[in-house]
Amino acid sequence: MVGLQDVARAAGVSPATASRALHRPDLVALRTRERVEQVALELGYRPNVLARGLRTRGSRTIGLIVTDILNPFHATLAKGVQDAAEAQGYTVLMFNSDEQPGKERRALETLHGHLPMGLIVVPTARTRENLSVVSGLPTVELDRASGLEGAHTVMVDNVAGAREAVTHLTGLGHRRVGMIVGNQDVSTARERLQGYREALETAQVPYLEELVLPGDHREQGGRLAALRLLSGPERPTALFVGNNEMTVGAVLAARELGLDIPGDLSVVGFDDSRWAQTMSPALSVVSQPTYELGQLACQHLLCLIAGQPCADSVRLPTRMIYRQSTAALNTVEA
Amino acid sequence: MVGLQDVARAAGVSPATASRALHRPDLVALRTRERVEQVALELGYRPNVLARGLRTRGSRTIGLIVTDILNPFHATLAKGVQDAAEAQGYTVLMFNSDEQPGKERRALETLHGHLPMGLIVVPTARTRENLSVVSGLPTVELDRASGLEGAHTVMVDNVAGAREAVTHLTGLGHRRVGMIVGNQDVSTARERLQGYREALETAQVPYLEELVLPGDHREQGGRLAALRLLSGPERPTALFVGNNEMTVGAVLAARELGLDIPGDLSVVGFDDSRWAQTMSPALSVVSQPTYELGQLACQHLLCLIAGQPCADSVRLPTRMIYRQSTAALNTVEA
DNA sequence: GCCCACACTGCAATCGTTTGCAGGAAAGGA
DNA sequence: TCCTTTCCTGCAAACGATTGCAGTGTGGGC
Repeated sequence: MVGLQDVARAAGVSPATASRALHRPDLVALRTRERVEQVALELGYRPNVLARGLRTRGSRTIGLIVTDILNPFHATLAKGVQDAAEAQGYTVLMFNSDEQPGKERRALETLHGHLPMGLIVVPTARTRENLSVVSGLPTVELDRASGLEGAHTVMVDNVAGAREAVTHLTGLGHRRVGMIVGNQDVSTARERLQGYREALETAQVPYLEELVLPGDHREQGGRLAALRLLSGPERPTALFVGNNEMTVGAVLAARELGLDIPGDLSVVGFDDSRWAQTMSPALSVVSQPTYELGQLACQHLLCLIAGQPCADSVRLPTRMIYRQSTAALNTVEA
Repeated sequence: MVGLQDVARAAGVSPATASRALHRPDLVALRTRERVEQVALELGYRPNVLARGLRTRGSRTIGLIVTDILNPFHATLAKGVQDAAEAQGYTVLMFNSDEQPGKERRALETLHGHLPMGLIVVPTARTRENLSVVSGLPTVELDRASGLEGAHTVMVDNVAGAREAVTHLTGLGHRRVGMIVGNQDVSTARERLQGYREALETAQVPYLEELVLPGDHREQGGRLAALRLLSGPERPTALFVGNNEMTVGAVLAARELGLDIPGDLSVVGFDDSRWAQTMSPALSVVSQPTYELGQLACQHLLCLIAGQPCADSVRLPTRMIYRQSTAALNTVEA
């Protein structure tokens, strides 16, 4: 490992001057600086971030905790964060919580030892408590809100997105619109449910509790909920599903039951994806600006780290994409 | 930040003893050790990895560079690596090369400054040269081989996988079997092409160069190649596609051209995925033990780091999954 | 009673960088 | 010529943990 010492020796200056030459150019004579830069380049000098971080208590590192990297939505968020961080010379330490508060806490503890300068987290049900592990650290909550007072959040407008989806369904004449909703401990699930209710109210369709079933954000949960919902005596003619993974399960459940989409059942999912586009019929969805969400969260965090004033919370709009999984009710009854 | 100093003071011992109490238990009296452990727990002490890494030149950190985190295949690899690393108390620094040698090099340079104890890399076309940035670092190549002499690799048996897929097609009577193949700079593409040729030879079908078109590993590349291949005068009746992203493109191209799968065209892809299962017809694929691949690479690396003897290269078998995207040739000609 | 061995503990150096402080040289003004 | 200012550079002390070495105290053997 070639250190600053080596560079300094080779350039005939002290380590102090070498250090300054490389990142405080104004404090050192032009000729000296050029010499040091030249030598550093030739020797392939790379600063030891551990030593630097130790000294400056600033590691140019940020933490990122997502709940499921296998979910393309989260992978896209992660890429947005990473690209934005890299553009500013920051390194990202990424962890997976798998929706488990325990894993989230361990990730925070590990992260804490690395002295990161900030944190971006997709909260789980217990994030509010867990965040005490890194108290004082600039933090941005991504996609969901933990409910922590005064937290900075970057999210989409879930209420409006859900409202648009359900309004689309009621607009097609559907009156029995089911919903598979996520764990009410997470804010997105609550908000999407609220959008659903608002849309029904606007369309003057009564809200029926038996049409709303909880899932666990995973494919299996969506499938089981859909099976139950669609096997009942008076099954819904349309279905709104609260996240992408559960939508897969719901579609598979419909196929298992021999229901034709959109003939027997109209389906709208939340969040677009590869399979939503390639399956047939192609799925109508509420799409999210996922990559931008990640980017924005990172920019927001860096701004926070720099101590600049930033808005507390950012909401990005969703966009409804109409494909072939929804149809008017009367053609169905025909 | 509560440091070792604080723990030591609170326990009434020197920092040296506190340090030893926590990770060299045999060197310190039982009573003292218990007291220190107790205090450390109460104060929520977390060692500063920067300081420790600086002193011991061992950071309990490993690097991971994948070529495209948005590709679920790579996301799954990453999760396998992370889970295995976490189980051993290691932290993973993950980077994306986006298949670009330049980004790969920058990632390696950044990584180098973090003094990682090892590296797992999915090689790009220039990895052989780039690895000089971290020369001496224990390294495992994942999914592909860079061609570096004596490198440790963890891969699947691409030749056998491709052979099985193409044999399946020739077994169904197909004689004009096209292939969309990846960049020949990467080993998987070369091996899969070889498997294709071997299967044709076994089936006594002549190898025709015009039926093999290169793609760029991405959806667009696959689509363009497929469009060209399928618009020719004597189009193939079956298609084998070299990776998952290009397969999406190929399927979309077939749809654009109004070709029925498997009626007009049988398709087999390499690597299974969510959309391959949900699209209709469901896609026949060569599936890979992706998660295990990542896990194994990490275990292999840790074993390398520990200085234990390990096999140079590991090959995991693939498994052919028969779904509905392939059909016998004669039913087509009917 | 003396000495040795052993078990613990603390001192202080070390890892590679950054940075406050002070010293020295050059330049400019009187 | 001398003094002041400005500019540049080096010394040395951090950051927080680990570890070789030396020192202390205890107990046991003879």
